[in-house]
Amino acid sequence: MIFRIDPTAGVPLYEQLAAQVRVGISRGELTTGERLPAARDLADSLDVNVHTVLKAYQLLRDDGLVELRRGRGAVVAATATGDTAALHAAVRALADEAARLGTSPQTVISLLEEQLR
Amino acid sequence: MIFRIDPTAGVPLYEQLAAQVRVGISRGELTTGERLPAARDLADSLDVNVHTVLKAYQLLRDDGLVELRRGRGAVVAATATGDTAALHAAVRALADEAARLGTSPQTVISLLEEQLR
DNA sequence: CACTTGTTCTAGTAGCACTAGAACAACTAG
DNA sequence: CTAGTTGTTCTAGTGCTACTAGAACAAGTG
Repeated sequence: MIFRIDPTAGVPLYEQLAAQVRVGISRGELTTGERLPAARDLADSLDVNVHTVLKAYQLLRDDGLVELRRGRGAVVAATATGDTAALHAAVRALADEAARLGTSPQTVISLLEEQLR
Repeated sequence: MIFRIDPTAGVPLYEQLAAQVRVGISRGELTTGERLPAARDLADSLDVNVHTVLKAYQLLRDDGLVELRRGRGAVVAATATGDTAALHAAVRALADEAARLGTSPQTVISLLEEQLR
């Protein structure tokens, strides 16, 4: 899996990393048992501090998405169950509808957050 | 319109305010020409600094959602056009699907953000 | 004219994100 | 068993953002 971060995004780097793993798992690009890069390696290749990567991994552990063990690294714990196809279709449908109406991304996201609450 | 903020939410107060106005407009609870509370008043009732409220209003102005004029205050500029019913239905459909699969809110939001990019 | 309300400016405080380095503990592989 | 890997924990420092506070000002309202 390829990780990309944008230091100017305004979103914390560790949040960006965690988000990419969440999306990867949901899309099936990351499967149960698969190993994420060692924190030190990933930090090096992204030119970021180790602690930043570790914070992302710990967020994912708190969500139950990965397991962390010394010597073994970060391993994907939960793979998306059920048909994620419907979920992704719903995501696409919403994005399409928003584009059709010209609704700003921020508004759409706020509406979704409100609904998920 | 009733405004609520949560200082412990981790999200900036001015973002919370702006988000509520965006949602209100999209839902038709705020209509074109309607006036938002004066920044000083809203700041008082929320026990927040005036500058915080004004920052929210300025964000909304940058999005073209409200107009700001001295002496008159913040007025809703653009009302949602087209059938927002379909948009809100799509939002509900996505939230339902996520709940059915047990997908975390953060994952759903990340998926949507990715799709909106 | 008095009043309302956004605009702009200065200034200070608190917390978070990120970096840096080090020592340590658990696990893996040879 | 030994050496290497990798997460865990701790301390510490820097920079930026959010928020607060107070004041003077400008444009519009009634």
